Amino acid sequence: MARPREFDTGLALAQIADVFWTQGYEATSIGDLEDATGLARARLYAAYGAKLDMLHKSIDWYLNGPLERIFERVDDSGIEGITMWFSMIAGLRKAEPAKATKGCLVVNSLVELANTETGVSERGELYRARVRHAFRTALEASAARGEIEGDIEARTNVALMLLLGMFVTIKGGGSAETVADLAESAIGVVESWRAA
Amino acid sequence: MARPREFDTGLALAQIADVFWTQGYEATSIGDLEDATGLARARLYAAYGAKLDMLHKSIDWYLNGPLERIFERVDDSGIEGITMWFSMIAGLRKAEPAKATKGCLVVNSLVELANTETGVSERGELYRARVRHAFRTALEASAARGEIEGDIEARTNVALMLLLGMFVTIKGGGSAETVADLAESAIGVVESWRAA
DNA sequence: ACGATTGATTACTGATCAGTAAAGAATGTA
DNA sequence: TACATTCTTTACTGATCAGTAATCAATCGT
Repeated sequence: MARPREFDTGLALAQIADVFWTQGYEATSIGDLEDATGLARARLYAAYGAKLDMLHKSIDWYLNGPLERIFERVDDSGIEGITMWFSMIAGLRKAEPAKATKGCLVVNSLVELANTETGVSERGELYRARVRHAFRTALEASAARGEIEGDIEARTNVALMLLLGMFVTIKGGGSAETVADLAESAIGVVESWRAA
Repeated sequence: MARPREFDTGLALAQIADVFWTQGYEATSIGDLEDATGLARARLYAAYGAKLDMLHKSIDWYLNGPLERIFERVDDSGIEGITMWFSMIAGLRKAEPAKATKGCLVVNSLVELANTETGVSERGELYRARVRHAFRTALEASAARGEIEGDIEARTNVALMLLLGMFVTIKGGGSAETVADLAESAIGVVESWRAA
């Protein structure tokens, strides 16, 4: 150990992730990352490795940080945790009309790179498994309370597809109204699972 | 009118679209398009314009060609047209394990470019409207036959999200089994709309 | 047959890309 | 204080990128 690093690698990684999240991987140049972090390229390479490593670390940061906090809220709930997430997504889109159009970093990266970069597709497997775990846990909690009946595995799948559909619509240019409509319809599906 | 063009611009466009569909926009170089079509770059530029124009024309070809044929099948049906599409998607994924991982060209392009390229996001609006029209028409046909009851608009939204979720999972590296599970669950949702 | 027009072919831009070499600066340890 | 180690800074590489200029070839109208 010698000269200490003069910047916060966690903060810089969050800034890097935000650029990939907004622009996508291929459309992002190292120069963009220099601008976003204020760090010269050689510092970025020294701290994070090659550009693809930067994306991997961005996804890991995003999965274990912002997303994990949501996963845990869904884990510890019933189906209201699922609807909470859906309405939160639509709420964010509406609250920041020009800014909250990034969708989900993992979904975006998967669509762009999963069929060429195994490091990305592996993280996609983790993502799907974690989302499904959260939804399944929430559904099981509601089932245990007698709030819902029926095939939990199938509903886990459905909730996943609804979520992905919303994310894609947001990143794909859907208006706040469009997203709000989708969220409302998605919530309607989840609510319909309540036993009569 | 003078010297006639020596290649089939429709065929070449289909080949170009396939490259964008598989690799994405930014990851595709003009050299890749030369390889796929067998045409020198100057010919491509003369026939289709800039790279972004090539993508626009690819999307238009895809929307008005392959996709439109599916849309029409869904239009002219009831809810079985919706389930047919879902099962067809899963079937293709299973039949060509290594190849049918392209998902949907429009969805892929939207996720990659909608927030920077208005030409792409405009086509996304068209796409969403056309998909919704097909689903709505199918649902209305089933409602008219008394097969289903309930909110058609909400179910149109749900079918759209299910479709997008499947496409994203396919392009995002989901296995044939994963996709088959999702399709089965999605079909279950649509079937559940049948009046008891 | 001839001129005008358009397509085909080749070779070539300048710009930007990801990544790095090398030298100076700051710290911990002895 | 001196050395080893790590970080910072600057400048630079070769490769690849999208797009084009210019020349040649072929066809149509006359």
